Amino acid sequence: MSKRQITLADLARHLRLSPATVSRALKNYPDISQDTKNRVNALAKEWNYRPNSIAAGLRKRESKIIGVIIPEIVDHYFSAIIKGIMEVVYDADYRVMLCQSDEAYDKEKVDAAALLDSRVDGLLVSIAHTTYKFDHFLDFLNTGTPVVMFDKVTDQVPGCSRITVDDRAGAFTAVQHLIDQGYRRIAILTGPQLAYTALKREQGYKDALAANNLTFDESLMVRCMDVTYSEGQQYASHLLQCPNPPDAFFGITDNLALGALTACKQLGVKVPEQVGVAGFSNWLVGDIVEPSLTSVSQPGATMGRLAANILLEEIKSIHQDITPAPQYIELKTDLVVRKSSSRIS
Amino acid sequence: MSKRQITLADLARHLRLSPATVSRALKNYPDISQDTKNRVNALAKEWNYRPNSIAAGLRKRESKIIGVIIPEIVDHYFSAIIKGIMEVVYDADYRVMLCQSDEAYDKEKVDAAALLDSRVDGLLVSIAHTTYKFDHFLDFLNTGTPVVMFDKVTDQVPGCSRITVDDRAGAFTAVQHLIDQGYRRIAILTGPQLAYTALKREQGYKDALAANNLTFDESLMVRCMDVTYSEGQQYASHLLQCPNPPDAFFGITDNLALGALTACKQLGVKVPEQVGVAGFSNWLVGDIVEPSLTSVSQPGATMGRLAANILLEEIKSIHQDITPAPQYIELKTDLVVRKSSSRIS
DNA sequence: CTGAAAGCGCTAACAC
DNA sequence: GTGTTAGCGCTTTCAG
Repeated sequence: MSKRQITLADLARHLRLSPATVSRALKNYPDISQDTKNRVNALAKEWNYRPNSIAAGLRKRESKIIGVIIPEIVDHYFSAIIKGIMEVVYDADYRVMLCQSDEAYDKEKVDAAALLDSRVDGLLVSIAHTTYKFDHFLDFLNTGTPVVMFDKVTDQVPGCSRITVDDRAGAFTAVQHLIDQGYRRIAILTGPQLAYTALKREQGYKDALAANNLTFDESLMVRCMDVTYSEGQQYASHLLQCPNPPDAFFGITDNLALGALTACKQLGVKVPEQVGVAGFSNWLVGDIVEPSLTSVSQPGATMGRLAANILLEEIKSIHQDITPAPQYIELKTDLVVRKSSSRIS
Repeated sequence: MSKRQITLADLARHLRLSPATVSRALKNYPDISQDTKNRVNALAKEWNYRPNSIAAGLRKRESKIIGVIIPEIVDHYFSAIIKGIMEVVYDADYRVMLCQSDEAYDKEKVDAAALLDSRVDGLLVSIAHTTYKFDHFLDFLNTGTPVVMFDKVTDQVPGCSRITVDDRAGAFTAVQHLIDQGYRRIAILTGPQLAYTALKREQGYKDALAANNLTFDESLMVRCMDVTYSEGQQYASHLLQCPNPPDAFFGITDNLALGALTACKQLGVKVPEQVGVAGFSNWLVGDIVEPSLTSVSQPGATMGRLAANILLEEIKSIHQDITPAPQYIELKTDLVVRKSSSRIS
């Protein structure tokens, strides 16, 4: 606080110019003489002048800040998304204000309000799974601030773009792959019924079975309430010791699949010879574990970049007073085949 | 843009009050009648008034924003630090503006300038390893904006607090543990010579050897230039096939240690019976891999919280016109002993 | 208890 | 080419 920053007025006074001229010179306006421009730039550099973007923001009614709300940062997928967002946003000379909802509706609401108060030019959000009301997002749209949702989205906020991953297709491909490898009694380790992504992946699993004339066996579908590694291990272990055990596991998340992998090892079941395993997420871990884990890879960085690009375009549209048409995009996943499911060479 | 947000003046006009009174009423100033407060709050709520923090920031010369520059977001340790930072900052009603340097000096410089232009109230930074000049940080201090460095720090910026992890002690403990378990020819998989943390961990390794009267064998120290899993695997594999192979590996990073683990498995070397392995970082992976990996755990979230707390205090000090004394803190690490090094039960 | 006025630092419309 | 003026929306003396 103590030492004030140099202002336009300071430069103007010293150069016996008006603040307006200095401003224009620094912005390289055409109708300023080259001579003044040089003098201004020289002094600005010498005095290490830094424009106050708060003041500019107030005046221009734009902050050059993008708000981002995400449920959890310590997560490979989400942090990859953030990275993608930052790449795009950086190139467009915007900054990112980051908030973490911790999957809590209340915090998400507070964060949204704070971002609105900061007059962010747009909002990128992946909604918390405890969120059941969406008024806090409407506040943005009502004031002409575009919102783009990614990964965890809702259709309850009209006029807002959404970008998701095709979970159903991803799961379908993984299960189809297991079937192609000759596995027939494929168990699914899934999550709580209220999780949207879990449901979509289950659907993909069922569709793949149906497409191959395999009947869906209720007993092969296990819900892991916390979707943890140890749950995966326990349930897989249990299933393997049943009278009619599965010959493959599809985990809707890599930790569930890794748990299944460990269960197999502990019971002396050979993977992939006797039992196949596939997961979803493609963590870095999948490559390191032995046998390496087949997994559906989600394009985190791509999703982040895409969401950011759409948002920036919408911001541009709104500047030109045209209401952008919301875009709904579903990204394709990639199946990364590794050893845990490669029975046929 | 289109629809303007409600302003103080709007409320004032409608209530036939002055903006000043409305401002005070909303801030719950003591010398405003309860009646006006009620009327103001009611209308503010009804009209969904949101204070413009840009305007407030300009007036009060504080943004309530903390700038954070980090080399890489997609990293378990760094994202844990960010999470810790956000927790603290959130409670103090500050926001976080996040930048990623990608370990590049130029980007770090640009980011720093942008944050300065945004008039952040303080800066938290972990410096890129390519950074060799530090003027961009002095700019903050010169204008009375405190800077706290964490994890990757430098002593080239006087007056700025630093918070690091005691890498030397962490490495020492890990290697001492290996020695206690009866391993004697301990190899170290380390990083490039210019990496500060690598050097400190090497020092811990050497000190532990010396403390136990073991001679340092140059041939057991391998530099992995990119510090990757596959480098760890290759070099470990190579060492194991030498005439006088090591009986333990200390990886200065978990991927190096995991690489060594894989190399052992591939060569049919039993871990921990024949060879012990320990790493540094304590990724989530360490628990999942088989055998699970002994590792030095760095307190990411704690570091983030601490750094944020120190910064907030420094901001407070500066508001009261007192120059805060820089703090230099070294956090202790924890050795998480798992199977890969547990030869003695 | 409330209002008037000034100003944070910058930009844009309108002069000259 | 450059200066003048008028704000952006808020806070904070200083009056009354």
